[in-house]
Amino acid sequence: MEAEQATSGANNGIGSLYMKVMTDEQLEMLRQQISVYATICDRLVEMHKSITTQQDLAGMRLGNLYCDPLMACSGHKITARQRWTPTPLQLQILERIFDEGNGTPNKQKIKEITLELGQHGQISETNVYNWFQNRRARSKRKQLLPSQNNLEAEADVEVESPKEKKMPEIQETIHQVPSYENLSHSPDIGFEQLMSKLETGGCYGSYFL
Amino acid sequence: MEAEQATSGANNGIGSLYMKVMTDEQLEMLRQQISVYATICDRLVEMHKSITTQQDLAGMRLGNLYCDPLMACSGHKITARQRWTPTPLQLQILERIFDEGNGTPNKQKIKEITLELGQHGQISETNVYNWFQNRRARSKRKQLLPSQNNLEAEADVEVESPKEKKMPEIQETIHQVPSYENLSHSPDIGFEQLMSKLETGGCYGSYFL
DNA sequence: TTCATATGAATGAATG
DNA sequence: CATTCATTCATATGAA
Repeated sequence: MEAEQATSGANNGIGSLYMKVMTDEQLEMLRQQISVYATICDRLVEMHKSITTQQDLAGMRLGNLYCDPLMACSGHKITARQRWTPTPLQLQILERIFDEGNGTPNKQKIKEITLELGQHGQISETNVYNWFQNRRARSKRKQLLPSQNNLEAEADVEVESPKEKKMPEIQETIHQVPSYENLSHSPDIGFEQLMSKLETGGCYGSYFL
Repeated sequence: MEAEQATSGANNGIGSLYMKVMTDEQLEMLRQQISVYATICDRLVEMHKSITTQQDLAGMRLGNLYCDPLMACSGHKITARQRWTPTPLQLQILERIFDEGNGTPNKQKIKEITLELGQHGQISETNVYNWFQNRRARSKRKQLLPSQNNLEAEADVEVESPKEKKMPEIQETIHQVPSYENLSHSPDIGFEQLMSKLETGGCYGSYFL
């Protein structure tokens, strides 16, 4: 409710710098959400360990799971994508390099970066080049677009949030924290329960609960 | 790196309210972090399922595998709709402009249109821009659709020939899975690597948490 | 719930 | 670089 003030404050304050603003409460929720995931991961890992110590899973192809079935087996019907998509790790690295601000990376740098990112997944120099190209352009455009005046009628029914740009995800997320108390104090949580946590927080299933 | 001073912006606004301020980059970072967790959780769950069912699972689905919790929506009312939706009036105007055939509206035109549509409801230049972008693209695709009759589109495959200069390898199967694609081959080390990813995803660059 | 579809938005790549 | 295109992702909505 009060958040919009802060946004406008940032607007007239420093013109060029753009910031997202969140309350302590929201931040806390974010923390919790990450915490939830961490906990869930831990649990799952534990579970996995206990299982694998009993069963031998040699022969399983865990990693292949996301190999597109369309092309993995029969070899026909390739609807494959031809577009490179950075893995989170790659993206992370790219972002870091970008933030370091060393401007446009030259040919040599591109090569280096490509080499490094190659450790984390398929990538080419062109990909890197394009990425920086786009990143720069869009980063710039985002800063020039701040004039997001939503001077709609005040007497509005909808409580309007100040955002209206790349903020939506986080906002929703914060409201979606899947309560991890259950996970925290339950020494031996069942898999089904875990699953329900995951699904509740993850996909659907909470439309009208 | 320069996120600190933004606090002043919040300060001059309303003194009593406390806010955290973050840059787009930080926000993106956070998003990724959470995303990594989410996906890892998914993967772990998949693994678990595979193990417990002892099935081969030759080609697992992956189409709707990733339900990014970030996107999970709740019917909360405080958070306004996260996606812009043109009002009938706006749509009508947009369609009219589009039909006038003046091709791609340039930056200036976008501004005008946005201004005009702003009279009829919340809207941003980006919205307008996207709308025309999508309108054009989909209008074009629609025209190519009728060429779909009773033909033998079964074993037919479109080879990815157009890209031999850039991406010699086949990487299209990765499908935006975060960071564990390198464990796609060895079931033994798969888990270990996943673990390491987990650590990475959990500990790296947590700027402020 | 599940599936199908329309569409706003994000983004890698191509073009000038 | 600035624009634009093409493809994909994600969500809102409605039917089965």
